[in-house]
Amino acid sequence: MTETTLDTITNLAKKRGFVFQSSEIYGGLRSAYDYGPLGVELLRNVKEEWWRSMVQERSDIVGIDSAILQAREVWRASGHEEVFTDPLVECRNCNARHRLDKLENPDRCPTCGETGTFTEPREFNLMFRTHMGPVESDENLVYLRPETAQGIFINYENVRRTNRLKLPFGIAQIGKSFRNEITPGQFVFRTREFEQMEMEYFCRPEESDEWFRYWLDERVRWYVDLGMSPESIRLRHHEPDELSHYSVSTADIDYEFPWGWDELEGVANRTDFDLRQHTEHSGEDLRYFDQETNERFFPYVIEPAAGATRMTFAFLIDAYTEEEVNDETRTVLKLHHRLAPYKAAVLPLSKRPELIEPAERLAAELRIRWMVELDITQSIGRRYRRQDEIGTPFCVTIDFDSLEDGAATVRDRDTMAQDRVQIDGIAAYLESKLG
RNA sequence: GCGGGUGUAGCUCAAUGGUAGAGCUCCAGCCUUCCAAGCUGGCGGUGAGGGUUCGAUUCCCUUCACCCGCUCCA
Repeated sequence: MTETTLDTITNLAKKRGFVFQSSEIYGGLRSAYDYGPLGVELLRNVKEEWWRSMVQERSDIVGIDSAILQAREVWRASGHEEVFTDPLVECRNCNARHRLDKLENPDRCPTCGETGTFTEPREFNLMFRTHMGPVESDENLVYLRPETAQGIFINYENVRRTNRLKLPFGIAQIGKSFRNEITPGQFVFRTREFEQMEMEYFCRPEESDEWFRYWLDERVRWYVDLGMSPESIRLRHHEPDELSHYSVSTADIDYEFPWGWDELEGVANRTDFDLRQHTEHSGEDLRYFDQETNERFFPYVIEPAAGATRMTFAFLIDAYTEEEVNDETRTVLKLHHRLAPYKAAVLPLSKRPELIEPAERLAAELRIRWMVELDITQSIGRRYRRQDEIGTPFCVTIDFDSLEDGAATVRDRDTMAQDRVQIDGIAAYLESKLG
């Protein structure tokens, strides 16, 4: 197992076109990143796999896509407007930062013990604000959503009714969220604009503990199924004093990043907090009616909430390997086939037209089904290494023999083993390997 | 936001108060070429703005970004 540093990954990401600094030609914008041609494929594949396992393959979960801008009342009801605004003071002596409302003595720094060293309290509002309509006034203040979950809760009744859903059932969503994090950093790990994949699973209150455990297991299994090394994943149950305002139990799925263990995904039992709050604030009765027992009650909610961008980063780190081959270091992204940006590369052995022409034809055929790259520059060995570095599982090489026997060489990224396959049958061959 | 550190080509690193160099990468060409071969040529840079100076990449100021801490979270 190679020691993978943050620098190694960020360099590869930049060099190969996975991730770029936002607004780079203007000196960069802090905490914002753009996904390049390879990064967007990886990110899309991660989201695709999440959606497949959460929505497509399940009869009890449906998806939605709600607006980023929502009524301000939503955030009053959810508690975010209150909880996401903290008065903070800083100690001039030791540079520690504290929440004023959590200090026992508002004049004494608990970190260094000095008194009278605090700056004036400043409001830290974690929600992005903007205005709906061209005139800026307090009446039309809106927030960019700090989580996608509320878009699900406010549509709970719409979705349940129109899809005739019975408990237990879930609603899933993938989308951008925005938080004015005090300290963004660690590359794309913590950014102020980020993409979430959240699923709210509604169930009977008495079954919520069971579903909580179910979803924890299910989510850990998902990472492992997609090739993430199990020894780099751990579960961490929150202590009662670190629980969010809406949760009775929360566990983090942590990944061992280059800087240490850090959160990949949180699974929380949000209880009936949100449905109750929205019932109270909107006047809409969001209780569930059970026809068999004639009961009306608020379902509990189990929420697996993952960061798509963060998780993509973890898959990238986990896939990164270096191997010694012929006194050279071979860099390979051993991404799961389903996550790899390109599934195959077609490589004519030389630039001669008689090889390029059939290579182009084959690439065109394969592109109907997969992301496929055609690379005609430089030596074959160099091109293999280039594809290894971006995680392409298969390289198909057309050589001079191909003109005689109608076959090509298919080379495996992980084993470097080669198979001679009829060009007509390459699509079927890849189909069987890639699934 | 505060404290500390860092910014020279895509990458790694030189140099200088007086025309910014090299290796690798990349691109083009040659070589019938299966695991980063070779030869020839080419593109390309002092993060940004201002000041001092005859002249600034170098000295000064401001700013932007990145890294480490404080803190928050997917």
